[in-house]
Amino acid sequence: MASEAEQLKRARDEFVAQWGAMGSQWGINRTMAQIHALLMTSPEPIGTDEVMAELEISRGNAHTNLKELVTWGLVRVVVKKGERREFFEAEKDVWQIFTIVTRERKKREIDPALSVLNRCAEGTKALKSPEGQAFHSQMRQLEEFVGFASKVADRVGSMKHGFAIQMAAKLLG
Amino acid sequence: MASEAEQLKRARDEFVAQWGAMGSQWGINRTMAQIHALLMTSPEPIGTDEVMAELEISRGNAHTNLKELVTWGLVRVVVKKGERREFFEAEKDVWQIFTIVTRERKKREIDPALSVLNRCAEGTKALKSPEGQAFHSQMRQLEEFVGFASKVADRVGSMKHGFAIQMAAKLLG
DNA sequence: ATTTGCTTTCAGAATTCACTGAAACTTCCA
DNA sequence: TGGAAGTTTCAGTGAATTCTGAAAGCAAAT
Repeated sequence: MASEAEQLKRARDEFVAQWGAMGSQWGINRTMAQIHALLMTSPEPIGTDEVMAELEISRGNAHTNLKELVTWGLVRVVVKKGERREFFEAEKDVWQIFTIVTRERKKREIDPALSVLNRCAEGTKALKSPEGQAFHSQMRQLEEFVGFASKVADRVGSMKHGFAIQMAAKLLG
Repeated sequence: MASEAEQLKRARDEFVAQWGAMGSQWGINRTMAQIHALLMTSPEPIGTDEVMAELEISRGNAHTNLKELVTWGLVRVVVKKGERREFFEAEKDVWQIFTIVTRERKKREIDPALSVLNRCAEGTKALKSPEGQAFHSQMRQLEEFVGFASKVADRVGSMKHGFAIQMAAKLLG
């Protein structure tokens, strides 16, 4: 029978691999998601070389994606005393992860859409033809809806964990 | 000064182009998003050849993406009497579009994640070591949260427009 | 000032993903 | 049954993205 350590390693490897594959489905690149998975399940901060070894990727790749994760706020840089190199540690709180991803996705997906819709609606508001008015109205409807989504995302993203749970419970009750 | 028809055409072209670019940001391919934008702003159903001409794409490409949109449920096939070829018409109701996209994204993004997390959690529940238990607990937390998200998506996706508006109003109030 | 240990950048290679165009297929009509 | 009109498929091509590896940069230690 497999030792505990083996079982754990196997589960963790699967998690890393699958979380990476999932990253692709979301708009996130595979390596970035894998590194995130690796860090989320690491008992302690790890360095670039460990990441390289574990995922069998190049230094450049590891570096770029670690820094991108730091930019997102999903990962923090840790300096150990007596050590010259940098270590990395992931945010592990699920609600934190969620709010960060929500913020980031809103920025990339919702905000640009809103600005396009606004421009298209404004540019056609004076049209007189039936087709022109239909187009304008369609743009306004989309704009209104996406604006709504934007506000909801802001609101949810700034909620405290407990409050969100309450809210969701009410929604699902 | 530009005629109304020109203004409309320009606005529509911009919408199609930008909605397409946005599609990339979301996990949707550019052409598919462009066709969707084209159909959403078309006063009447259009055929494959018009799509090809308007977007300057090949027949194969137009065909594949039109059919994919039909599979999603964002576009319907329309047959005109006396016409042999198929025409296509987009769902224009914003709330409908939203629920369809929500359902589809849940299927592609949330459900697979849930199954991975479940597998990883189950496979480690008997571990005794501190690292094993930490891993298990992390998987459980993620699983619980994503399960929650899954239920919320279901619930929201099956709401009637009016009810959702009410709910959102309360959330934003 | 030089070395050492690590970080950062980036041009080109590799990989992945989307698109084309043409052939095969299906359906309707004469 | 033949053929005209339209649909579907897919091998090959092309574009976009991601990754590598090596060189350059930087700062602490000697």
